[in-house]
Amino acid sequence: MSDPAHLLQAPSPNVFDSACPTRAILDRIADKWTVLLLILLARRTMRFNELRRGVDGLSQKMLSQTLKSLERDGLVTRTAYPTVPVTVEYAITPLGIDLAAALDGLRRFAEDRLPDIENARARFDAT
Amino acid sequence: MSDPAHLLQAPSPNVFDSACPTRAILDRIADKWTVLLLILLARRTMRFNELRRGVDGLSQKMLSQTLKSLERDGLVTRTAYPTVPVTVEYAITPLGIDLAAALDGLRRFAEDRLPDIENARARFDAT
DNA sequence: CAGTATCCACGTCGATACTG
DNA sequence: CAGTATCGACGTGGATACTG
Repeated sequence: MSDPAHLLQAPSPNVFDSACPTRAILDRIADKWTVLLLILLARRTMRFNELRRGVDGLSQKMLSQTLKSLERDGLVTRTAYPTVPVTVEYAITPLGIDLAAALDGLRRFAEDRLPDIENARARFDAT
Repeated sequence: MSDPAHLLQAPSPNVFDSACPTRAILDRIADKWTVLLLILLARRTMRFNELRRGVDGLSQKMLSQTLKSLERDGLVTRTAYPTVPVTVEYAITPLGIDLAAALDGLRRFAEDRLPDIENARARFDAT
């Protein structure tokens, strides 16, 4: 009774299986622009061009594209105010906050362990 | 005295600056194959073709390429045993374990929150 | 088994121009 | 301000073939 057929209809999600929907999710969230934008938005709600300035090297196209994807996935919300010219605010959702917490771990690793990595590279390249 | 010149020579690392070395690090670790391989290797030491089988969809070229990069960055070690045919083991390093812990957060998010994301998408696509 | 080498298709991404 | 549309360069990455 530990394995009745009806319990097998939802196989446990597994990112290592390329056919598993979770794999596609992982591919999307392990994206450089997604990482940076979500970390920024976890700090505070921001406007479109504000985000553009906040992430050095991010093109308008990729910003727009990534934001749309984030919105679709329920990670951020988009709110347009009928000012002239129009004002649009992007805010993180509770789901997004969950993810941003994990993503910020990557940022911290990169910033904290930079010296270790540079040392490792120097040693590797020396041989 | 809170800002003597010699203290400014090492500006605080900032992933949002495209010129900062930490940005390049982030780009490398926020890579789909890196994420999956490091999570696997955090569980146990594995051989080349074992890793290949463990990550569905990963080509030999990308595996080889990613492993070399991970080794160079001091995240994994490569050990070849003079058997016939040759046996090569990849093991995670302490630095790699640090990163893998953060990366596994991404995997857990993907696997745990898949329903939330799918719901969000359905709602978004409905409008 | 554990790679390397080559070729090339495909998609990503940036640059540019235009709009409400 | 906040986008969209188009185009073309570039690099990633898969397929294939070969090697110690």
